[in-house]
Amino acid sequence: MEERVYRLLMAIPHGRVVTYGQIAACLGNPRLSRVVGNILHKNPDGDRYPCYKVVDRHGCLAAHYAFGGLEAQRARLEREGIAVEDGRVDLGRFGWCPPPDAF
DNA sequence: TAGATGACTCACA
DNA sequence: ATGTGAGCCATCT
Repeated sequence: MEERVYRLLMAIPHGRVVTYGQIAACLGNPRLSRVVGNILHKNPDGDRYPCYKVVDRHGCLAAHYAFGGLEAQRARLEREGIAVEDGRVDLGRFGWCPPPDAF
């Protein structure tokens, strides 16, 4: 399970973000959104996976981001060309729909 | 093995 | 629009 999340993270296209719900849905159960958050929180390899590309369903950046805070997350997102406004991103433009049957 | 936890989400006032 | 309360379920203790 955990591994599937990580693989999905690495499959996120450059310059795109995904929501917890989408990851959860891709895993087979939309209600796993919370679990997804848990896994990222306990992520042992913070610099290894693009966990900063994961936002909640409103596009809000993780409030409890563990690596450098919102600033660091925002910086990484913008570095990929993702506009971060008021602590959030425009899911309509930068959101990514994961392949439903992948992973 | 059982209980607690939470980077979520939804419904309702 | 904002705040509160309740489900959800893989991990961690």
